[in-house]
Amino acid sequence: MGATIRDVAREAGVSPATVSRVYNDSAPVREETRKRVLATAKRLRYVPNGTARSLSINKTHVLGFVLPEPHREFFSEIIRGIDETAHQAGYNMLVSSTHNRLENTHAALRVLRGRVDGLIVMSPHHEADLLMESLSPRTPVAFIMTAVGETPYDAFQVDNEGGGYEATRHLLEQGHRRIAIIKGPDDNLDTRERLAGYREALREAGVQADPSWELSGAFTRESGIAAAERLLELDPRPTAVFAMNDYMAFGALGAFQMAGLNVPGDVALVGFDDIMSAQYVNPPLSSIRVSSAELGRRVTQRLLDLVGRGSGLPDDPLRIKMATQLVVRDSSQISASG
Amino acid sequence: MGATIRDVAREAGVSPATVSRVYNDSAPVREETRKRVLATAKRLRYVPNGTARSLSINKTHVLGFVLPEPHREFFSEIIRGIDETAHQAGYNMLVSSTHNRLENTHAALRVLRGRVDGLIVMSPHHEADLLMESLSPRTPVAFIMTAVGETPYDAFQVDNEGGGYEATRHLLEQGHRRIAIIKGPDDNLDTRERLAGYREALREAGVQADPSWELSGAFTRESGIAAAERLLELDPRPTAVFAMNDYMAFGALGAFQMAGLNVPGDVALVGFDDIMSAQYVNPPLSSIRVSSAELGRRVTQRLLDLVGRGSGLPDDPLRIKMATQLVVRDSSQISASG
DNA sequence: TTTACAGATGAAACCGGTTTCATTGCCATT
DNA sequence: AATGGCAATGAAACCGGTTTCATCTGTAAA
Repeated sequence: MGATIRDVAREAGVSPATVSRVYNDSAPVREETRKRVLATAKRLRYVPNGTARSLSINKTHVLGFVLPEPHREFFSEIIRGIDETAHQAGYNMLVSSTHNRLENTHAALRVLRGRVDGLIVMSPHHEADLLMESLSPRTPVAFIMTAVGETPYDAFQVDNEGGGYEATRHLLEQGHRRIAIIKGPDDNLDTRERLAGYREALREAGVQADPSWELSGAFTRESGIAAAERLLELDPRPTAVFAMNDYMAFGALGAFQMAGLNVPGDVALVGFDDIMSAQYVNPPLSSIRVSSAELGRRVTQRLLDLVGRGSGLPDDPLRIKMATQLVVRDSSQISASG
Repeated sequence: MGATIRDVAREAGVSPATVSRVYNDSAPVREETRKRVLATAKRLRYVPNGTARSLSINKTHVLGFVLPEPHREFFSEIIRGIDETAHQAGYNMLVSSTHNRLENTHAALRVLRGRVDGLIVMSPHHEADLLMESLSPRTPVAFIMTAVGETPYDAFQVDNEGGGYEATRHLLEQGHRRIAIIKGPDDNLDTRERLAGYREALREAGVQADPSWELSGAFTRESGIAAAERLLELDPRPTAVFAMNDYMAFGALGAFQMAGLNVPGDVALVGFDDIMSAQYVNPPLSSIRVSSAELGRRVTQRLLDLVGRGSGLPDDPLRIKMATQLVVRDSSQISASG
């Protein structure tokens, strides 16, 4: 075993209380005593046990973060914002991934209970009220990109509908009328919202939406390829495609070029997320930028506020929508076609 | 306050011990009693306090991960491997970032002490023995990409020297003799090792290394641009460039093209890390692939072994070097030049 | 000189679980 | 009927910190 506070106290000829005071500056300690305690601690290689301390002061200085997968570029940008903000406030981050499985999410929440001062949950496939039973009423929670409905939790979302609208509107403005869309999984909140934006833009422009142009994907490059291949068989073929994320757009781009089509000459393409690679592909991909790091910062800031306030649920739950921004590059501009 | 085990015990008319047994299946409990306890717990919205449990059983089921930044693509691939493996074993991941600051690393290690069952530390700028004083001798530790010297800890590295050698060798084989290199920060372990590989390949080929062709960068796109601009002023100009990571290679690529040079016709280019974007840039970037996720998996597996064994330090510290793989794309093949 | 109060410290309770050990009751065996 | 053994449960100690409260000492104020 490592040395405990009692070992140090005994060896230094003081009480555990005094050792604690030395480590926390929580009360005056005679300079000579302090030195003796620290010397003894060093000799015994004593380091306070964080778990015991947490239990005692009922505070962990840890924020929990439950998300589908930690490594996707988009998520990892959010992590960056969270980490930055949490770190500044002296908090650490306990990350748990769920792979979009409801039971994993429940398990993760239960594991985190009592280990974290606050919780950030990203659950794009499952609604917040399904998770309530695994949430402690005492631990503040903020949701990201999750359907919170009327639940009394803070919610931070990307303005997916606005983004979908912007992307489609941009294609319409380029003169396109036959605009296909490559969707994510149908039960995904982002999918539903971006789709709504797409349809709204079409409706507003007086273009009839055609269900056969709404293809399902899985947010992966492969599913983008598959969707593009199905699009190639349509007659008439769409002249523009809006992919609900950049990975699928990359897949579609490759498939179109493989089939001898010119992008944007034969088919214009817009993605979503504006991940780093978007600017490097050929042609550079137009996309919808989301301030993910900023989202992470804001949600963390809010959570830290709640934690500091000591109240579990906010009096007045937030409903934040982060605006998106259209980034036009060559993949959607006929003028820049080659 | 949330309900505690004693609240549940009192309400259900049993002892805390019995409630504990119900939750842990650690001893037989009469079916009727079990039901009563669970019903009471549900009514009181009782959930066991993880911190208290950890303190009691002296196990947290958490692995700590200390790394420079959580969001870089390369790191996030490692996180993926760690997360995957840890998750399968029922462990969670406590992440702390240091931004390569020694004092942050010390702080992170101290915060994690007693909160984690095992520790993975990535500290490319600072050697392991500088960190020993903040490491508990009881908590197993594995280092990634850190100079461990003779310290008794497990070490997992990328075979940077081999990768640098491979990249340079490839350029030599394409007939290049004037091969420049864009380095990372000079105090970085990866930098030093990759540089050694580069020099070794040159030496072996009988090419005199020229210090003015070894440019310092910072692993960022911007530093790649700056380095390329300096290279453009050299006379004679190098015909090939090895950038120590892909971000810098992207920067250099842009700078070369901006200056009207053809890649690979006028100057061949090889990067390092093979991040996703490498295949999408124009021309696609040759790079050195590192099995980062695999690295994450292996280090985690080893750590879990140590944790399971209950011993702090390994009897026989590992020194693992993960092999790299050259991925040749158009940026370095004259035959494919356009 | 007595009083008052601040500084320094220790004893013990507490945080919320787990676990050992003892006790009780019941059934099977001899 | 006496004995042995197992199932079910509770009391209390324990994990390693923090904190309240009490005590003691020394010095400044009355």
